[in-house]
Amino acid sequence: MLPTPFGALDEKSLSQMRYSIGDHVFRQGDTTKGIFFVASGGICLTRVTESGNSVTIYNAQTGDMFAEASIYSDHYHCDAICTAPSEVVRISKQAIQKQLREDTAFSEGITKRLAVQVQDYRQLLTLRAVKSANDRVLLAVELGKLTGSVTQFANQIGLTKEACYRALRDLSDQGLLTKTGRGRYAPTPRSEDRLP
Amino acid sequence: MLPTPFGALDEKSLSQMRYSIGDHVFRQGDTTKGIFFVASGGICLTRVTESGNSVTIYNAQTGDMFAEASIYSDHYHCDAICTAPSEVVRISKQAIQKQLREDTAFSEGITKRLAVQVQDYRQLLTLRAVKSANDRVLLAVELGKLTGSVTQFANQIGLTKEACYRALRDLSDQGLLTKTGRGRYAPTPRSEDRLP
DNA sequence: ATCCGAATATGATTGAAATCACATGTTACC
DNA sequence: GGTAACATGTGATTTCAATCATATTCGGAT
Repeated sequence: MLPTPFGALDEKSLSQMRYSIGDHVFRQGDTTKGIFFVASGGICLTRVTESGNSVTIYNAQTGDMFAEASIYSDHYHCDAICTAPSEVVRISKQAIQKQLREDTAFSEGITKRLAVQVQDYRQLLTLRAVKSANDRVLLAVELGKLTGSVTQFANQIGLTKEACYRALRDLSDQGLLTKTGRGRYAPTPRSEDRLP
Repeated sequence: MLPTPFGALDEKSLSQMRYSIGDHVFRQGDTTKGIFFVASGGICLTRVTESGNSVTIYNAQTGDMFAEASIYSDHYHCDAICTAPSEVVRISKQAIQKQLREDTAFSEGITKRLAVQVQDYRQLLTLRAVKSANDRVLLAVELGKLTGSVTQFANQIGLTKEACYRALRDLSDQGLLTKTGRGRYAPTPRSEDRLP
């Protein structure tokens, strides 16, 4: 099921797609055809800067939506690349624009979603501002950013994978993180104040 | 005059305020009272992370709005600090919520603004992902981020002022930037292909 | 007019992350 | 089963921005 407020849309405005690892859902510069929902799998949004650097903008996992801002853009400004075998629902741009005009609740839902996205980006910026690799990795893990591979995680938080592995090891040694498996780390539960 | 779609609002929902350098318009954690428009001056939005680092989120100049996403938040999640003697218009949160329910065009305008803000944050993230100080500074200047002081600029793009000054000098030496005055730099106009 | 604080500017040193290099482990596919 | 591709993990070296230090200039306040 699609997240609010997209449940209000007609079935005809949706198209189910399948992607394999490495497939492009869309490319930077493509004309916008709609916004997307990840039914299962993972889609990574990356942008190539003028200098040729590649930046991960967003790592959409199962249940996430992406390219929401494209309703008001003529073309996508990043690449959407499949990182795991994925089922993706495309929601037609025309249908959204029609619904926006006709359905107040739908419109409000969209606005709220965008507001949340703004806050998410702010969080990411806050994270990126942490200079120390160890502090950054710790904060990122605590924020639940380490879902997929460490390589992806490293890219998302703006570190090399090597620096990331080292930070994960250091933090585990310090007891701030607990290694729960190969490439799996979780915050060590803090001893909470409890009533006696 | 307020930017679209805020012209539709009643005069009663606006309050004009004056701030001096260093004044707080609001603080991180304050309950949200509305969103703001900079009639003149400059307001800097900074956020303090758990580790005590301070991040510049946004540098609102004359004609800019800020705290737009606060419509859907109970409290502000950053500090708004005045960086130049400023006249600021506060737009009541209640009035906005009322208008959102009653006026479709207003609602659409708000949504569009948020979509643009999402893109702005993406741009900032892209900028922050550039590792080389020189490349980052060049890109930032080309994006028109160097409006106020170099110190502010440095903070906004995530570099120390020293690194920033050095990059500005290097880029000027390389001819990629032109020094137009003390603390003033502009991109050197590229030789465009012209019809013969 | 001058005193103070902040911004501009640059040089020297240092420290931490990037880079390079490489070993092992895992998965998927022919 | 073999192997290709990629993720995990760590060590050695280099690089480049942060930091420390310091001089100068500018603007505002007294």
